[in-house]
Amino acid sequence: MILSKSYFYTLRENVKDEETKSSNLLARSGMIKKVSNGIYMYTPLGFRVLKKIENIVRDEMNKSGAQELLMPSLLPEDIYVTSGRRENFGKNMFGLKDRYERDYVLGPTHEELFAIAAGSMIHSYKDLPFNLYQIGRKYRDEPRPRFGLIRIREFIMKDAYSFDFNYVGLDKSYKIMYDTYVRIFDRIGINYRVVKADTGTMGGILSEEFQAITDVGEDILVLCPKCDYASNLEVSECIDIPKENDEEILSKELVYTPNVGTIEDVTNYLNLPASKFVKTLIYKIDGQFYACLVPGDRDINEVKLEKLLGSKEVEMASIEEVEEITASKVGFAGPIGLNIPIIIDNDIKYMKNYVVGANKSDYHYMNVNNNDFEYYLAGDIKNVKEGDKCPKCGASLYFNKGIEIGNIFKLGTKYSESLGLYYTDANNTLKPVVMGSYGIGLERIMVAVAEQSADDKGLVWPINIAPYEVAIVIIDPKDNTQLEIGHQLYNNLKNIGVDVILDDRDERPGVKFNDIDLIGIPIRITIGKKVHEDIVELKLRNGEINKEVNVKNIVNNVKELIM
RNA sequence: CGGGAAGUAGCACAGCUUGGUAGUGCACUUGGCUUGGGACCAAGGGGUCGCAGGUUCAAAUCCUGUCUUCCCGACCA
Repeated sequence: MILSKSYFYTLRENVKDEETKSSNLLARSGMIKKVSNGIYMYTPLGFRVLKKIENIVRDEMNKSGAQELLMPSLLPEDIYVTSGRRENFGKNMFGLKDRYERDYVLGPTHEELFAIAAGSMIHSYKDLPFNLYQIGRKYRDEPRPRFGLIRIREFIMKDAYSFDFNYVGLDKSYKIMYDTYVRIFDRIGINYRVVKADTGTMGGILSEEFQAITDVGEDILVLCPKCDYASNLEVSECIDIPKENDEEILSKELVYTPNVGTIEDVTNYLNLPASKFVKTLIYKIDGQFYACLVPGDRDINEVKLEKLLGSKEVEMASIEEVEEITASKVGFAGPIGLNIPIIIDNDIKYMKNYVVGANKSDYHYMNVNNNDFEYYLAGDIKNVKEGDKCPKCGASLYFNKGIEIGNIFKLGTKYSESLGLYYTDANNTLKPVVMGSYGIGLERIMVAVAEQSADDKGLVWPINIAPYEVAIVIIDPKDNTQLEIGHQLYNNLKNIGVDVILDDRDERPGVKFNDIDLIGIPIRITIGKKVHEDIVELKLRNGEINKEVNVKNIVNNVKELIM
């Protein structure tokens, strides 16, 4: 790309509608531009990054033996009605009608269609296994698109689906995809961890997420400093630890606690640590109310709660409902005298002499013990906290935010059964195909790398996904020698397959340096006055090299750096 | 969907309280000067002040409605 003749722009100031560092830098680099909330265009420079990511993904997928195909995004609604997911997705699906008033949707994910595709091929167990994938667009009408490119409504996804005739086969297919993902993300040069995750509305047996470690992101990762334990907070287990051995004080005691409804207020008022309190939260789970108890210094985990009860929908009760159930103001709920089922967190089994709400406005009970009320269920329903013990090795866990860049699922037979994808086994009986699904969000890779790899001057692309590998900056384009050598070098590098920019703009050197730094080109060659002595400068964006080189050697120097 | 903030030139903003000819910086055009880290001088061009109503002699400014964007939450593969 010769800059003086190309579509290329940068912005000197932060843009107002991009708050995250990464998306702001991408916007300022002229790589992306917001079209609407959660919808972006990719300008030539940004498109190149996306293409490079895509090529790596495609290359590794092909190497894994998967076959690429292309699915439509515009789909008849009944495909999702048949699989039972139209309702699951609900408003998250973009729906539209054709001219005959028939219902169509924009595909949010393609399990159904791949199952249909597989059906054309699969008759016998001899037809299995295989793996199909596409790199295409997905549409999701998110309640709240945010964080620049992290949660968007139209996005590019590599989605793959494996088809096996049994679970041993699924395990193998899954492992192949796992290894392929590791190769993809290693090649891209992204800092990531694999964490156990919730299977969510996708359903299935096992799900692992590939999470880029970043400062922004919607996921909280629970990590161990000593071993390889890594988990998404929503499913991270708390291990049962017996606590204090205080003597039980036999009688509970009603205390007057006027207008102190929050845990923080009560701890201050009674001058006791939050760990001596038990929070009582009223939940509406599949239409039935439950009181859920966790220690005062802990947060409840709704995903765990949902699993414990095997339920579909978990939501907090409204203020009015809470007040009706507890017959008191919000903030004074407690287990004693409540006539809905009570679920306690495992920790509470070991707690003694704690404080709970009294179901009476402005009153709490002190010195409450487990025999003061009856509970329906006990389980792990709270979030892990930083400093908790690692379930694997016992070290102190810590948290980090993450961006989910890939996700792999063992789906099992859920979709094959609902969509009628069966094969005939060796005993001539009909069996459902065993499926796995594997996704990678391409924009998320771009934004996660931008998030991880940037400094105060701008982006710092790893060379494998940089839009261009080399930028040649001509200090004074009015100096014919500089200009000529610059063009020569540009052509030489181009001819050996290097992606190269020639910055021949009639700008001050500082402008050119700052632009090249901002857009994060890994290798910079500067051609200035010293070119008259055959000297040019070679500099790496990451700061590792900054030296003068003879013009004759520069192509070889670049080759060594790239290959 | 609830809470908060913001929409004025390509970008970032001021002006609004107290109504009276649309401003600043960067970017852009022309000329000059300059070329190793976002120069300088001079002269210019560019605006339905998000949109729609209302109040008023007069609205960017006051009132009502509405749309859009960002942040927090709810929600979410």
